[in-house]
Amino acid sequence: MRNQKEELRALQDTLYFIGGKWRIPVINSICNGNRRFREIERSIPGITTRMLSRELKEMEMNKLLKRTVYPDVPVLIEYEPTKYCRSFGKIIQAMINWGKEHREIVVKSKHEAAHK
Amino acid sequence: MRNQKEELRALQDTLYFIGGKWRIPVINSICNGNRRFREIERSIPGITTRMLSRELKEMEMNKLLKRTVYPDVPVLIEYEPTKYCRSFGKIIQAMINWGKEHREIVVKSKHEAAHK
DNA sequence: CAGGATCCTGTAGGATACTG
DNA sequence: CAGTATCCTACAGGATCCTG
Repeated sequence: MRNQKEELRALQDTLYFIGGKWRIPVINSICNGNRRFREIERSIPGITTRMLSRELKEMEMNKLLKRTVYPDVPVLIEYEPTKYCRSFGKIIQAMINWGKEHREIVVKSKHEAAHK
Repeated sequence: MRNQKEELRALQDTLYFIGGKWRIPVINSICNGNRRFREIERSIPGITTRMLSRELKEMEMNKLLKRTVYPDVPVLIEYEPTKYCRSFGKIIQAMINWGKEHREIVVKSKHEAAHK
């Protein structure tokens, strides 16, 4: 029970980093090799261009992504994950595994919540 | 690149489970041994009684917690984590570690966001 | 102590249409 | 293809006060 406070802060920083609904799916998609805007978009059913656009911009600002423009015609744009971005991969993998293992119970509670 | 879809679903289930701002800090607190309402509340600076109350109720419904009433006077109430709850502990620990390792950069981006 | 009841607000995020 | 621009609203979550 040492340094509870520091651990809580670290935890809340990570939660802040995770942010909204899409940050993690986007990181996951890009770490899975998707590079172009529409490609990423298609890999995440439900996301809108608006949300993806916002997310990518923010992630670039925060050095999670490198954006490269190849000015051929038609112009081609690529997003690449930085090391910092990839550093979150382990946690995402852990989340995926947890989600698989607890699928039934999570989905059940989701369903109940939906029907109030 | 196998079963991308299934992994994404598992990931989104986990994100759904994490839910709002407080679920993870509350799990963390209880897994750290806090048992009583005010005790948990005090261990999470910033949380309000309203949010904690809501969170605990929901977590009990979802079988993450067991709530026990000891009807002495004054009444005493205890929350205990279930196995299901504890199963998330590994991920929380991973989040704590990640947060510690990337503290500066996360906090920096937080600060920049605050000043628009 | 262990919460419940009210009131209020910002903003995350959806829908839709448009541009170079 | 790679995004911007608007418009809109539900609901997460804060503040405050109250009760058994």
